[in-house]
Amino acid sequence: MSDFARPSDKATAASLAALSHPARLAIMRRLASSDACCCNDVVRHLDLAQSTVSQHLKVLVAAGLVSYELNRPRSRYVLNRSALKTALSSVAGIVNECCEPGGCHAGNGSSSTQ
Amino acid sequence: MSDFARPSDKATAASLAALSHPARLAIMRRLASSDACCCNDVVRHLDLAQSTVSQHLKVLVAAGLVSYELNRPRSRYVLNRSALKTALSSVAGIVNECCEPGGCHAGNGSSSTQ
DNA sequence: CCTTTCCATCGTATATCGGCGATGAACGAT
DNA sequence: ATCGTTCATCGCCGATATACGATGGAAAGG
Repeated sequence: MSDFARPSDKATAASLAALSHPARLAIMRRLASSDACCCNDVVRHLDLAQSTVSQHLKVLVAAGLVSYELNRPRSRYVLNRSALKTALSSVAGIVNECCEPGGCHAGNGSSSTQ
Repeated sequence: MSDFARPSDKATAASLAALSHPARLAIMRRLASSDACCCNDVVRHLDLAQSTVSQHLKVLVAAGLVSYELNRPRSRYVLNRSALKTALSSVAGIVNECCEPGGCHAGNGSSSTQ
């Protein structure tokens, strides 16, 4: 059992979980369109309470997809493009690794009773 | 408000939500390594109860990432690679749409109060 | 008939999420 | 000192997710 679950799946899943909310995708888009954003900058463009936006930003920061710096009186949120790329290619890798050298190939073939 | 949230974000978020679980990523890998799998095929390789695996498969099917066919006595689950690709490129697009094809270069757009 | 295998679904318990208002800290301006 | 702004955090709640065992249906084999 558990021969094809990987520890890295947990990390990948965590990144995807952070992205799996429409508001957070909208926030990512906002961050992508400028060098940096403060919290209120996002709040002004989204129909959500400030506390809610702050929470979403916190989730993105915790996942490493956004970097954060507290610059009083404004905070500074910056998109971490490389972290996003890493997460996305991890997913793509899961589906493609069966064809890669040194990949899993898991002996594979099927074994499937189909 | 709401000027940068898109309806398609909901669909993209739904696909990511389906992927944002280690067990489901493991299942995706398994499906990627063979033409088709039945439920028990997955159960044998994962430390989860059969009912739990069935649920995870159902989530993936509902998200359109996996196609499903009930072939008594075995079910038949097949990875939908194009749906996965669509979801991943939607996310990449959110971050890159500020730039033209050729990749983003943090071109930016300013506006930020920073 | 009975048994086995495979599988989806139901019911349940627990845990986490999502949204909001309220609160308080930090700082600039008055 | 008193506002006003910005922002993180807390508490609350309903909703959703996760995992499991139990149940029952559908072949296939005895």
